[in-house]
Amino acid sequence: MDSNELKRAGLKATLPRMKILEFLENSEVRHMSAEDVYKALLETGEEVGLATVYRVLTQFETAGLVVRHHFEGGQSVFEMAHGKHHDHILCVRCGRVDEFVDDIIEERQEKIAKQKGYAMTDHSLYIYGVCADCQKEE
Amino acid sequence: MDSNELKRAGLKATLPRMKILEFLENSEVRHMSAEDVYKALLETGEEVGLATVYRVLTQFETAGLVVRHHFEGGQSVFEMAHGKHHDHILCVRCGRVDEFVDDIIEERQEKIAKQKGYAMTDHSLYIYGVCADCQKEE
DNA sequence: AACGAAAATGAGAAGAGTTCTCATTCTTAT
DNA sequence: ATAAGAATGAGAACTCTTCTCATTTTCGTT
Repeated sequence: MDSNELKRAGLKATLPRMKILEFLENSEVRHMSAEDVYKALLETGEEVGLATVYRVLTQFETAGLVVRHHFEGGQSVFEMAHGKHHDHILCVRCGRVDEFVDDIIEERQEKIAKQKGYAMTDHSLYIYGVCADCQKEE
Repeated sequence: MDSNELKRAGLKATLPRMKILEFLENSEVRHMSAEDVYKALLETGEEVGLATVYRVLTQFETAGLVVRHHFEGGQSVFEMAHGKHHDHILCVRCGRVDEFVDDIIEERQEKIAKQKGYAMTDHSLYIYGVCADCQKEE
């Protein structure tokens, strides 16, 4: 039952929100666009409006349940906020996404922000490249 | 005369391209959206279509004359590719943008890509925070 | 269990940013 | 100067996302 998780996040336990949360939690794929979520729910016979998916994902983001990423290519991508912060490395050929954490980079960022007089609130780091599999193929 | 610069980049020296390049080179502001460039040119009495601005900026990017950034908030931002690579730190209040380079971070990224089996092609790092001025104001 | 106020939803319209289409204009090699 | 090919401009079209508002759902109170 996901209703507790939603209530803990300060959100009413509505049907669409439960379906979306459940889907995000059980999905194999970690990174999904709003459209992906919408289509996947339709396919399992669930009735949810696209506007609701967008709304709910934004609420989940605000509540800290999911994290929104802006990968290249315009659309936002969401992932469950399981565990701690991490950055991403993505394959420009096949779209594969891997995650990593590097404490040295994290530290340096803090230091740079301080140096420039900024109170750091957030950061986004994406490394782009060709993954091992795609390198073999050519 | 910018026509040589364009030809060197493999582009015909057309009027719109020269105007846009000249504007980018002489502008005080380093980071501009396509819309910004379009409006600024209109204000100086230049006749250029918005579609052309988008097209030309993309060509300039391909040619390596400008770099495109995807700051948060949807639209692409362009800057002249003068000098070498650098990353950005931006103020979430006033939109101010500062630049920095950190060799340690650069190195670590290479290392991480290698570790994950990727041939790194590119990366983007944005630090978000509140700048010194905006911190004072509150 | 039913009620009602308040909040959430769904469908489609609307908005922002960007790309496409195609008739017209400009560039450049001859 | 000319002609072939490329580039332009205007607006249509497209993608992603948010907004609007009538209808439905939720949940604390009976």
